[in-house]
Amino acid sequence: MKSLHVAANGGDLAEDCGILAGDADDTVLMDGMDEVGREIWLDDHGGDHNHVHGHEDDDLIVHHDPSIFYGDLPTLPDFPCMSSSSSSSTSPAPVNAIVSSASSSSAASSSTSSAASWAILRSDGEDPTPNQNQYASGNCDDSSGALQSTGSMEIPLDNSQGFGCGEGGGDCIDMMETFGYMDLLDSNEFFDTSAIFSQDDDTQNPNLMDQTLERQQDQVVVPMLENNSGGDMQMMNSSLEQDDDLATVFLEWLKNNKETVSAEDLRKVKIKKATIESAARRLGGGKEAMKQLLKLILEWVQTNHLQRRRTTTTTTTTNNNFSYQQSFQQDPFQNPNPNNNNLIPPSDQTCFPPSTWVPPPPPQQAFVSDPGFGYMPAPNYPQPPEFLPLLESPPSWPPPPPQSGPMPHQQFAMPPNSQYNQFGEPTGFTGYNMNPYQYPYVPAGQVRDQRLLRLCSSATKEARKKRMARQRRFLSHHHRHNNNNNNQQNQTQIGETCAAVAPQLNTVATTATGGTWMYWPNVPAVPPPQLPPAMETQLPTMDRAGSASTMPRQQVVPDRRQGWKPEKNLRFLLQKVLKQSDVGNLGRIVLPKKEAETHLPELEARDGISLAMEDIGTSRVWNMRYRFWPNNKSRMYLLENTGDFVKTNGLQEGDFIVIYSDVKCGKYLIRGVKVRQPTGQKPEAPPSSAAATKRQNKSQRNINNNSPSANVVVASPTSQTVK
DNA sequence: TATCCATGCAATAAA
DNA sequence: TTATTGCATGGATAA
Repeated sequence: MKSLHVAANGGDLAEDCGILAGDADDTVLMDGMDEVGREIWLDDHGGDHNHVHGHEDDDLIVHHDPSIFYGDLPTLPDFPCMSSSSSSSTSPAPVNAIVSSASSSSAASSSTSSAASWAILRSDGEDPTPNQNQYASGNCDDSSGALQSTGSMEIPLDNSQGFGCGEGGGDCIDMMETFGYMDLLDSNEFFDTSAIFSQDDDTQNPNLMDQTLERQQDQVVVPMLENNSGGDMQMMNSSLEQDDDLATVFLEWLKNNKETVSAEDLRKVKIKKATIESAARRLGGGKEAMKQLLKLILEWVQTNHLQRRRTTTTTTTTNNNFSYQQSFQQDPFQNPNPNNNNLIPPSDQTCFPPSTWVPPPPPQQAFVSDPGFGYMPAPNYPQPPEFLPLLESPPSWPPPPPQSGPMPHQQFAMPPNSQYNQFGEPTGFTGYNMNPYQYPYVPAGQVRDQRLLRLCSSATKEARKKRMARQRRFLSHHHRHNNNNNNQQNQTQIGETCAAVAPQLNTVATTATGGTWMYWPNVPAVPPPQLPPAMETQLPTMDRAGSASTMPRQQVVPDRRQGWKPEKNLRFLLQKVLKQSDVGNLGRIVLPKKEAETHLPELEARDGISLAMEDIGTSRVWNMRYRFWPNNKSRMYLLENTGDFVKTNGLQEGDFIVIYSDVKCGKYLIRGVKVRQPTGQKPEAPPSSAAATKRQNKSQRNINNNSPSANVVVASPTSQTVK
């Protein structure tokens, strides 16, 4: 079963950037991180927590199956929007991945503007449609997309239904994946049913709906295509409105489904113009393509959403609180080992195993107080409709009360490009208790409802304004930056497009490279050949500060043709060459500002958020804190509670850490990488003096900046060294 | 000139 | 007294 995930992520991104990812036969980045991530954190099953890997799944996670590191390098698929704006190949700029509330108007915003974007380089370069919301089935288990919680619209798709996927589902799945990127954004009203359903209440009344439909039929114009979003999010009504066929198709469908469809349903179905255009192109273009696309959309809505809605309605009728209940079941970060508050034992089961899902138990209360968490939102949430407008910028947690648990967190963040990636955001990870019998799984719609409880539309709009402002700044910066990178001019345009329209999202994912690591102080325009598996997609370079302002060549590693599953993807977020102060006893690592702001959750409070970082090398999960310090007019971002991690990995100055997010499951992963000399020389001893440190730093900066110096071969903590 | 960030160091907390 | 936290400074670099 495949899971169709209709992205509902960050609104402006989805609004502004096309989401179709990849050609139909290309692998697309399955970025259902938000939902999946939520599943992770909700994942309980006996107290284990946020280990995010598919349970008993053949989904290989890099560090669980080192063999994949040495397997054949999968063909890197094309990606629609992978250009790096800024970048030269040596400095792909991060696309903003503002995952938390955008309400922060602090210096981060200005800083964000400086964030160079990076994106995957689209090979064909044909489709300018930015591929920002590569939301798709973030299933941890392909076989059970039904369990994919989706903050947006991730609806399990059975290949046998809906789209008539044949065996293997190849093209069909691709198609679904394509559609899986359709955003359902409240601001992006492809299906604006307001013209049909004059008022919401009407939608609950079939008779009224009939009347409305009849009126609409007379009007011919396809109301769902009414454009009310304005700006660059204008829908395709210009073309579609002229198409009686489309109108007919839609109205026919509407009539056939008027018993079940509501305005509320349709209102949630929103697809961006770019998405539609891209999809239409992929369907061959022209009217027929549009028609086909429309049918597909409607079919999808009918086959999945409506069915799901009925199911959910039934469920929520008896238990309209269970989502909260489930959400608060267990703190995945609660450390069962009181002796090590920072270490989170990994779990074999990182994703909610679909096979174990059962209807949640009836609610006992609106929320569960988590002894470890200390506080829980106690919203009086309404019975959630199935699809609610999605908020692209989840709010941050309110200030938590004194934390009693071993792993307190004011905010818990999900990896970027997951619009629901903050645990502090009411998408599901709102707290946990330790009741192993309560299911953490939260149906997508209800999860979203939780989110909505905390966010009013005004807040959404406000957040959008801020994001748009950031985007503009970002674009401006990006523009300047790109001008300095001639060797990627052919990618710049796409990159700018992507960055401009959707700086919040990562557009790319890299494969996990759990086995071997290679540090490229300076990535040449053409990556050196003979890279170990998975390394082609991870060629991070260091900027002057040793951070990964230059992101690795972002590619969508998973390739179905190679037997790779997109769920295995890890998205490179940033890396940081450790300085003395990073590996000292302070237990904190200064993170590169640009990448932090781009790829890590946006921080509203200086206290930051807790981030569970799974050590790729050891599979241990460390509870770190991501925070910032005000610094002049800017911020300095830090990762705290890193002392044990550094010690465990034996990291020294000059080594570096790499932070990934699991595209599939939405967790963060960290890897400490010890730098080794390419020729097997002994590792250079850390500077014994401040002067030496400065010299080294300076040298390193020089290397990072300009010198196409020899690649530094590094070994993973597992002592795997690659030349 | 602006920005980033490494790190010094003062303030505070904990042992 | 030691450890931790958090701010401020200033060098390096980019714009």
